[in-house]
Amino acid sequence: MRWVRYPCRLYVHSKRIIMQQEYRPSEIEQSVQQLWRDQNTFRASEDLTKEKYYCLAMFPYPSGQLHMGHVRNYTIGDVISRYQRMQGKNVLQPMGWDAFGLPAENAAIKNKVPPASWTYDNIDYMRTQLQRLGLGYDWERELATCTPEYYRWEQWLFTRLFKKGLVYKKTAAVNWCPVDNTVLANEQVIDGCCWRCDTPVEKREIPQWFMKITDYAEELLDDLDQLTGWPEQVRTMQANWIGRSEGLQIQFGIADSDDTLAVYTTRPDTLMGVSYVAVAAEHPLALKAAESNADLQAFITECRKMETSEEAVETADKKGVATGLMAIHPVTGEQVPVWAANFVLMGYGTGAVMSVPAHDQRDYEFAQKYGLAINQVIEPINDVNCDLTQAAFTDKGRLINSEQFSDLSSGESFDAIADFLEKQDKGERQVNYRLRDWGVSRQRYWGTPIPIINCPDCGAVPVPEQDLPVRLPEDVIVDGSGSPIKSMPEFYQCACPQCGSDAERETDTFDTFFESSWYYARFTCPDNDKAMLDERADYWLPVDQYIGGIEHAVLHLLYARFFHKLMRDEGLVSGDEPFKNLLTQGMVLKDGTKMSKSKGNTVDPQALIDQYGADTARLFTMFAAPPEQSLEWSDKAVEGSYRFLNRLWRSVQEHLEQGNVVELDVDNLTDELKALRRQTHQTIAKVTDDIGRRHTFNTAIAVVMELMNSLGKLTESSEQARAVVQEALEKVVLMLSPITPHISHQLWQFLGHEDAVVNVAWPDVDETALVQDKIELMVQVNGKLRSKVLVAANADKESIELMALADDNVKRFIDGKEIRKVIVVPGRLINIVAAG
RNA sequence: GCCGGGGUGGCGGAACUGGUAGACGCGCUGGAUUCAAAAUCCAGUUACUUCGGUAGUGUCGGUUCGAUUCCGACCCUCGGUACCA
Repeated sequence: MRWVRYPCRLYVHSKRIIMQQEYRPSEIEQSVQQLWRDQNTFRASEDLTKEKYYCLAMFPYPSGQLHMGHVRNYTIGDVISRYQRMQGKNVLQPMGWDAFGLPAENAAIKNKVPPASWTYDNIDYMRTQLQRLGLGYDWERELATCTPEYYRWEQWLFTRLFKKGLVYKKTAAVNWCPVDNTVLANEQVIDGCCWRCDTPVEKREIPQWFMKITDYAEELLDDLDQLTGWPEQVRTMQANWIGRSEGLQIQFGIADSDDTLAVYTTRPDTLMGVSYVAVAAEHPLALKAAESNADLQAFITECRKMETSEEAVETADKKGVATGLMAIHPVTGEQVPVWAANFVLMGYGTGAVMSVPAHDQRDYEFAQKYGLAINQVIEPINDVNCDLTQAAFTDKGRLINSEQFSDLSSGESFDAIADFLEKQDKGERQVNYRLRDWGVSRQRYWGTPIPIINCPDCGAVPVPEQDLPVRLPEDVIVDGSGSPIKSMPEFYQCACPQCGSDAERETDTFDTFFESSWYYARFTCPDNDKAMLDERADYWLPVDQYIGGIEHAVLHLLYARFFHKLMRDEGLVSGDEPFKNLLTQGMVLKDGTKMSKSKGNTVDPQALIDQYGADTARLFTMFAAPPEQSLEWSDKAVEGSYRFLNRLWRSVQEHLEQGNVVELDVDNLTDELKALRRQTHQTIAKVTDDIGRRHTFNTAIAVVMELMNSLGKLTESSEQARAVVQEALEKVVLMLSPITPHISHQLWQFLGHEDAVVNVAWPDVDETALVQDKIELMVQVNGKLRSKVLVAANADKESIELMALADDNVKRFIDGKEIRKVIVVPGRLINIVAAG
């Protein structure tokens, strides 16, 4: 059905036609979406005359179908984009696909479909779902990260970084399933066993590529201060993740040996309390000692069964075995035992820690368990409780039992001990980061091939620029026994670019965080086949508003920030940070828990859209909760949103049925009309703030609903009443248009406008409509609400006090009491403090 | 374990800067309309109450004239924890 436009003066004549229109979302939505397509409404191009606004929601993994989390994420982005567009900005809102990843390989094994075709099919279906939601994307910029047109540029960047020395190879542990002969992701390890065959997983050390993100640790930390548009909690999490600390690296000698053992500590004040040193099971000293120590060898073997995740390591029972080696204390020269322990990791720091049971809770528990000495060297300064028979004392304090350092405070002792050790060449001050270099190698098929050629003579050689991209073969069979390209000579056999001799390509692929770390930049120029980025990146970047799940607070957002700095240092982008403002949305829950297939509590957005239309789906997800909180799904509340749109539709119809609307005469309104008009403009003010600044779409919708409720209660039916109603309805339609763009488009035309609502400016507040002569104040006695008084808006404090004290109900509560104080909060309340 | 959130009626949530706790919606109850139902519309809806009030925002304690809001301790729950994305 085609919708006809109804110019204002034709209301009376078109009355019958309008009366017959019922709200039919699917018809309206399809025709409006067609109009947007026909007019290229959301195509974005660089326009120096307008302020740009780049709004980006985290692109989805093409899992097969949209879930409610996507609906929420993309609706938030679309509402902000449409709002900014109405504010006159030149808006870019792109969409693409984070298309490499593990699920495609799992699906391939299960369904015997190559990951590529599975992925492309999913993309095709999910694209239609996004379009059906009415999201205003510039589809000409669509990209999928699994295409060589995309990944060739990250391969190119990687080779540049290789030449700069920002990537390197070292061995690192992976989860290994000895039965499936394959590397497992952490999520594929359930209770220490392979998720497919239930075999206990082993740790295996293999050579892998790393990016030197630690070279940027300091900048990544410092620049968090620039990110004032980010939630504080995300900045805090990133700062804690980077984990800068100042401490001492200390060298312990090993008795009867030339070996030394380096440890890092942030608490050198506790140095004199060291009662043992713990090393990782894989530490060279432990391995050497194990050659003549069966117990130790057994322990090392046992540690190999441990999972690699930090969570598993930290929550596992703390275990250890004495290596038989003795470490020499760098100050006293005394010998302390060296233990191998399962909570010390080889891949983190020096692989060894000094242990001070008296002043570290983990060391304390370990010492209790194995009967190791607990030597107190710090005593509390204040009245802090310190009972070493119960727990470690971990506060700072004053040093005791510490020879020449005794009586110093923890703070003073830092420098004293550091100076002492530095002079003796047994230690040095060091700034440490918790952040570790980014391991980017994956032993998987469905990812970007790492553009390196391993030559027996030249070593690792980057693929020359003219040979890029290294294409991933797509016509393969994935059977779960490892990556197919690892057994594909036509892929890996090649000639060394340097010496021409026979060589082999890397068959590992990149971590998929690699692709998602720079897509925001590629959206500015996705069609460039000559360069990674061009001058359009300068126009659009940084992203003005980035929107995505809180689960990405650390990893994805940190890697993307890192990539931005890498690209900046390559001269590809300007500016230090990629995302100016960040909105982290909460999850969509059902019955208080995350929706998942295994729990059988998923809601299919498609069914929702089919039944109620995209506008209802959008309205519900925006109304049910503020974006940062988790959203509890409710079928009933969806119906409520649908009912509201029906009420709105009918209100407009009923208004139009009453015929022509005269011009509004704002100076000659009755009190009732003035009040309604004031509410209209108060609503505009609040909705503007709620959408534009606070992003609390739920309260914006609530206040619009209140206005509609007031409209329904209007008793007057004069010509001016109709004019006030017309104004209110027009503003309501405009204010809702970012949220429910289809119905708003239609109603805007019903209300007599030629322009598509998507091109109309956001409404302004008429300040004169807000003026109020009387206001209501709350009256409290001793902080409890006792009455309300109506006072002139400009009344002075004294007259307000008098009025409050004269109030009958107030008198009842202050009768016979002494009035100590009267607090007047202008425009809000009066609190009378009475006693006796 | 560690880091970061959250906890308010029967339910989702509101209260933005320490100032009316429960806006708005759902549900429920009653009424109108209907032959009847659905839909729709109207009214009520934190609990207790001697109808004056009293209590109440996870628990316990503190600051304040006044605390959902600030501080301390604790409980529960969710996200992340470097190979899910």
